[in-house]
Amino acid sequence: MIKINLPHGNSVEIESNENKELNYSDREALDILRHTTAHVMAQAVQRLFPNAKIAIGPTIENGFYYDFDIPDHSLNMDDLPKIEEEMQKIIKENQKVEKQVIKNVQEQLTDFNLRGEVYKAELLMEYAQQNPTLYVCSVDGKAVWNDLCRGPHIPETKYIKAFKLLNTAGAYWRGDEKNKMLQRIYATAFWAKDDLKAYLTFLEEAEKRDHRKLSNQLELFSIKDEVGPGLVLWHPNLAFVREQIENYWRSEHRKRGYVIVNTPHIAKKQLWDISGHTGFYDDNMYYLNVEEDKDYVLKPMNCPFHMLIYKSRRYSYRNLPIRMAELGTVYRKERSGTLHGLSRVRGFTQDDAHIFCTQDQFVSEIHNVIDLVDYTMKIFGLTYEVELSTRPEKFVGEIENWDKAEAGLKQALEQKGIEYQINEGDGAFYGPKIDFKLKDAIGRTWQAATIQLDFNLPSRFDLKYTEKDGSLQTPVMLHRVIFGSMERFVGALTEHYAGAFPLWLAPVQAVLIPIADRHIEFAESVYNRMKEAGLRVELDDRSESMNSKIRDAQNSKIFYMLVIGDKEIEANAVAVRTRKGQAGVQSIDEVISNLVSEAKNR
RNA sequence: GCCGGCAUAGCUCAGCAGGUAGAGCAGCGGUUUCGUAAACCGCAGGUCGUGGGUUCGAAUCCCGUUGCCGGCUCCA
Repeated sequence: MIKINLPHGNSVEIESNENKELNYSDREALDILRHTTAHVMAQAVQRLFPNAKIAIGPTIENGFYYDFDIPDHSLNMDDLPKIEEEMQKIIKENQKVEKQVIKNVQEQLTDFNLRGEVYKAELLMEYAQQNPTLYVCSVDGKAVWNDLCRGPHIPETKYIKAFKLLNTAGAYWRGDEKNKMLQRIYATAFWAKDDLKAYLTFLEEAEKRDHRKLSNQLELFSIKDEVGPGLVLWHPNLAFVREQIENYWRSEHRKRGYVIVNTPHIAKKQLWDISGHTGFYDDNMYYLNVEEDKDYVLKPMNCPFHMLIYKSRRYSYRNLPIRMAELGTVYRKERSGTLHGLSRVRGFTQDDAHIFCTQDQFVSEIHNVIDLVDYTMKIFGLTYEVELSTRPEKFVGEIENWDKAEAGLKQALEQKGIEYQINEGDGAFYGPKIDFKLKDAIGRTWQAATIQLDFNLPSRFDLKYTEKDGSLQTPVMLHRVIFGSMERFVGALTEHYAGAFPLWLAPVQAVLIPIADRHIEFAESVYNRMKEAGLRVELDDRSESMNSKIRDAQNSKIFYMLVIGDKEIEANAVAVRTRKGQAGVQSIDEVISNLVSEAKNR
């Protein structure tokens, strides 16, 4: 029995093998409610669309979904209120939800098939040996609906008090694009109405932080039809933010023993034959027909170039590791439906590096990279999730090397005390990898940093170094990025800061606001002094009211507003206002020295 | 690429039982000189994404196409 303590001192008991008590705000308690709500939703959909077949309906982080195959109808937003209404009816009927062990699988299969529930039948066949259970909804003791399900479920539908259908989407059966596309409804449910309301408010607020929305307001970037999808125009403000980040990146890499290189944007197809990209990456590459039988390719990766730089001289074990970095702009023909603001584009700059080292060095090199990732994310106040992907079925290289590499990656993560999730078999064919994922405003995750071992390219390019004993050995190679791409990272940062960049990144650090025209002259002198001090300051000398200037500055999320009127001139000072409100009067000298020292802090 | 939705001025949006476009903000020209989130008046801005079709007549209806949005798949 699971006991869930509900709002207002009530409680509900859930049939289960486990014995425990949960609070209504616990994830596990929410999952039970949401799962039952998913069943109610599925039943409602089948009432409204009798030809609908049900597939799967799991709970997810902030809600649940259910997939349907509806041959004679396409679900759209207008259907959602109707389905919600039907769900309310079901809740009013206060259906009992009861577990029923499937004693005769064959009989149940026949029943599913008879009703055309082919997806449930397929699932039942797989679970046949695992004591599958059915959850039956009934009214007045009469069964009205059932679903193959592991449970647990709430005992009666009356407990469903706060739910909302959010959107519709297409989704492949079993997540495989070779399968039929089903229709999915995303929804959420909470035990308490206030919790639902709070969640919906959160979603609204999160939408305002969307970097694509903020871009209009703050003039950050644009993507124009005339240029092409997924190709970013960086406007001055965001270009400035990027410049600051790149400056950090360069100095940090130099500190950490990297060399920085530059390589071309295009190369002969032949280069990509050597790297092997033409074989498996063809669909993503842009080909340029420069001359007949001499095709050039717009680079989708920087690695081959770095291989060749490595190869241009001989190295001994004493020279390794070589850490070769580049802010390299690559172009990949991403599928049209996957593009997304700055987060998923077709032309982007990777903060790429390739580390060439010996077998004995790669664990400590991985360690170093993890360190750099963690150090960097902390500067920006970003939190991340880590995933380790291991050897896939199709792979190159020796199994011992894979095992050693995977163990090395794990060891490095564990030594740093970083929590991670293992994605078994999800590594690249050329090596295992660690991915660092950032969340956007509404909780979608985007891969940023990644560390990948490569057992393929060094031998394809025939890279060598001389060992102590004079023998020629192939170095181990690591691909790694810290930001991932400048586009995606800056997009994530914009959402993280909600557009209000910290002082060291802010394109404009302060705006001077003279109240009336007679204050402009003094404001100009302050402006000049601040400029000389290296501050990024603007003078708003428009013929507008002070309130209007403040409003504009607030909306532009400018860090400091410095108001100048009669009193300030008298005192040789400015009235400081931050984004949060008024912050007292400071003398000119004070303001300048404060801002200068504050701007140094990252 | 796939499923669904959307596309009207620089931005946000109204107009859509078919009768050749409208507001606010931004911009420009004036007036105003102001104490912590919008001073006032005026002017100018759109062949309604694009190509076809239906119709006497299309922003509005139909089809194609491009782009965007939400997902799926794939990925930095």
